[in-house]
Amino acid sequence: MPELPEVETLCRQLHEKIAGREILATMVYDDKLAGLENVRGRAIEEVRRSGKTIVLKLSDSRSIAIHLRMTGRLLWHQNKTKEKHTRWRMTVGDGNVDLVDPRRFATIRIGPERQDKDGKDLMTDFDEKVFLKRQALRKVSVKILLMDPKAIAGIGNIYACEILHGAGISPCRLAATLTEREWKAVFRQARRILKKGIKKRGTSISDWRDLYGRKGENQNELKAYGQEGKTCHTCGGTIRRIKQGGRSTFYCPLCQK
DNA sequence: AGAACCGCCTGCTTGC
DNA sequence: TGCAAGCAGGCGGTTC
Repeated sequence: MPELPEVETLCRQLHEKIAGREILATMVYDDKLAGLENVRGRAIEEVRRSGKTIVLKLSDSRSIAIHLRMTGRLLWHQNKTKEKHTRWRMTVGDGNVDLVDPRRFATIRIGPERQDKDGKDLMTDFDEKVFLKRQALRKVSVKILLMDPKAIAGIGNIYACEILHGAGISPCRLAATLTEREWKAVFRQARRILKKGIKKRGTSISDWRDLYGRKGENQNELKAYGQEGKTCHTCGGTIRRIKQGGRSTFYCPLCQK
């Protein structure tokens, strides 16, 4: 599923492909998106990422905000044929940007730029001091906190597991029990792992594909997520799977304290 | 107020 | 083989 590195990959590709160009047409193919305005004639001035949201800034000072949720993809299609589960199409230049989403969770919002109450992004405008003061003392597990978009933007289940494994911290620890030193380790690992994820163009376990339908390579780098029963690279222990907040968490009980 | 839980969705996997 | 149940999970909304 698209998290920060995947969305960043898409934004870079979209920037190259459509920034500065005019939207020639838009089409809605899903009742859930009915009523979505046609923004034909506007130019795309800028492609930006905000957490996991793709923001296309338009020439009329509004924007298109696309969130892919679980199974959404944005695909560049040169031809007119539309593949199964296409929900929305935006024609730009000699091709289309198609939103393809089997499970229909993805959302598109067109309007004035919304004042975002979401958490800051570790790769851009994150403020460690503010986080330590306002979020780090909460009485939820550190894993749940890492995945809370109000606390930090862009981290989902896969990268949360990888970050905590990298930092050697148990996902079951309550956020408030981590020392400042441990939080610093979490921030450092998060930046390292997200950066690597971007470099590898995302994690393609099942659904993720880039703008051109290609898989990423970060799935080969995973040390925890999806590794149940395998040997821990760090300590030789065995990776376990548990449930937290209804989702799978993968971790090494031996070296994640 | 903050933590926990629910519902949205459909393709894939599992069990009988 | 076929069918039903179970599972996957981001996040806004609701409940406790």
